Amino acid sequence: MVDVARRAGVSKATVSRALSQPALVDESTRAIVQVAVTELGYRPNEIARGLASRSSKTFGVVINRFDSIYYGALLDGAEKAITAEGYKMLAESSGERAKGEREAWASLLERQCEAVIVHSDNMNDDELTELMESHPTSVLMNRLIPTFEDRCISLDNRRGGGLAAQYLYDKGHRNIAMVTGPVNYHEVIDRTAGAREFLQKHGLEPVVIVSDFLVQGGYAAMLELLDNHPDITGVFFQNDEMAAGAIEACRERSVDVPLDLSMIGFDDIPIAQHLNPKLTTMRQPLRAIGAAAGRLAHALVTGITDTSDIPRVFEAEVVERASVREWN
Amino acid sequence: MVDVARRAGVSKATVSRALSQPALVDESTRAIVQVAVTELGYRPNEIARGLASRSSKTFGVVINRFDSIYYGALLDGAEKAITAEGYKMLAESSGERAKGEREAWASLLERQCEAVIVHSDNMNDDELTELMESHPTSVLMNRLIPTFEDRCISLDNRRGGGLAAQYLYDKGHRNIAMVTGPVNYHEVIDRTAGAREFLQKHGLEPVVIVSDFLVQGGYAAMLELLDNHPDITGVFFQNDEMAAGAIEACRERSVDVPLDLSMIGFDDIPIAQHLNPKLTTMRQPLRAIGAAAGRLAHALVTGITDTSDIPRVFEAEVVERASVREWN
DNA sequence: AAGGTGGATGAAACCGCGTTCATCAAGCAT
DNA sequence: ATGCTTGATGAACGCGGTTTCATCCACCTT
Repeated sequence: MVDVARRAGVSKATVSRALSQPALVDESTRAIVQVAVTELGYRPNEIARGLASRSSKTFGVVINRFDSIYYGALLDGAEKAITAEGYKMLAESSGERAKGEREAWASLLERQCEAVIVHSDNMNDDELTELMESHPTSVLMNRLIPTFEDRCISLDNRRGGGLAAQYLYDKGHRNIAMVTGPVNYHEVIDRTAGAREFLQKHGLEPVVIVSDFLVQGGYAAMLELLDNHPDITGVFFQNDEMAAGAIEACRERSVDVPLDLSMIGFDDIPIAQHLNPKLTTMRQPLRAIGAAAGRLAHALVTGITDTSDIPRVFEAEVVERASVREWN
Repeated sequence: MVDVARRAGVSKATVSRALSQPALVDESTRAIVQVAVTELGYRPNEIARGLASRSSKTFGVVINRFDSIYYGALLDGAEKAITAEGYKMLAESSGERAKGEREAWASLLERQCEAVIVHSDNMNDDELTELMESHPTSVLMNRLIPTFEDRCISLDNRRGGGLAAQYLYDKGHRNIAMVTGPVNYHEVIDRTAGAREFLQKHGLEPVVIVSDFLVQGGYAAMLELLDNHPDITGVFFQNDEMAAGAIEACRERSVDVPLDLSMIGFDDIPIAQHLNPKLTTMRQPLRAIGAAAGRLAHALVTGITDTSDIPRVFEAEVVERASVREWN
């Protein structure tokens, strides 16, 4: 910068202003500075700039891992919203461990992110509450903590579970099973509760098999259902991976889906539409969720108080494909 | 930091040393500083630290987009390698446009990344050459530019194309077609050349259909093959998406895969193993590629000259599943 | 006892920039 | 011609740290 100043025959201050507040500098000198800048190939040090102006114009995002279409979509939505506000996004992965989540969060703060958007599966409510308290611009992306309701973007998993169950019910199924993920996941708790609530309201009690969100787990769960609950006609898998495994199990047992058995998944991962049969499932608006988190963070940072236009709770919706049939 | 110093009754220099170069500070005072740090909940400003020490300990990565398992895996590999060296990773997406690639690259440099790993599809060789020249620690992640061979991590697409063709050939297929992606992609050029070269060496000339790397495109290409080239027994799709579309086309035309027609894909995306039939395809070692890029960047930054242990060119390998059958 | 040595520490300079404040020249009204 | 306002500019300070350099104090040699 000193070089540019010397070359342009002005002071550093003028160079600085010419670059960041052009209005404050005379048009002619601004042009001279511009020439010097391009001639020297000068690029301002964004770090130093942030230090001096005490604003990094950066938001952080912590996710479980990069290696998943789920987080990819979330990041995509968040990045677009964040850059639209003139900010930059810094993403860090936690490796799906509470320790990793804490460290990533801290790291992003140390890098002077003005806000950090956290997708936490592994910290408990208490710890999360404490961190949210001490970082007033942080946003939670996949959970709803009652104390900080307005700083949480979440999917209504309870409702989603209910809708999945209702879909099977509306198609005429009365013997319904549900294959869940690990029970310590809040998504699992909510989806299970929602589905069960709906069914009980209609006098039904679902068969519940606890599984692991993995293809293999879905495969095993399906075999168990086939063996021990032959009367089941419709199954709600709490994610698509397990449904994919179940379809394989059915094929091996010559059980036709959806002729002999109907199934609905959850997530609508890209695989879903390529399975045979194409999987009917619940779609999460991941991009919109990420974008909402980004916009909310921006509102918190800039002190905008009216955030009523930013949705906090999103709904999953049924994507009708070919794995559920009308049952009479 | 001044507060910590005051509280501990030392100078800020000592606090700084206690935190970043503990060996230089007496054990007893170090303890006192530690107490003050925790009592005040002090967190060093990583940005200022980087400014002062003129080392950000950060590498940048530019990818097309977050929203894809392909880049997710790449990022995953890169992040692990980078953090293993004690560095941080900053990822930015280019939106698959040359302009976006340039901007992301510049942005990461302005943020003082000591090296940046670039996955560029959209800049031409000349521009890339120029940028590589002016940023001696940059690494190219999916391309091979002859001038900077040792700073490029790439997949041998030519070889991969050859291997795919060979696989079909070895299984006894002699009437082989190939469905390519957009011809301006260097991957397409190389895979096509490799396959054609192998086949010509064995006296065969493949039917080539230019498509678009999309499911729909694969579907259309398959119909065209079925209509106009009924003698074809084996098809090499240059990515899995197109193969997925082709499988649908075959199902609609009651063409059994692999009984009536064999096909091999490329990439081994997660969908591949869930298609029916499970898709035989070529797998890219994406995580390893990302990791190699990260390690290479580290070597360049730290001035390690012997980088012979970092592979530059990776090979795709056949993943045998169920979409190719022996042909007699 | 004098001189040398090494480890701890503090003062101050510095990293690359933004920003305040003072300065100065030009333009305007009086 | 004088005084005042306004816009453009430069000097200096500060952001939150690191690092050089000088200082001081044991401790060890001879």
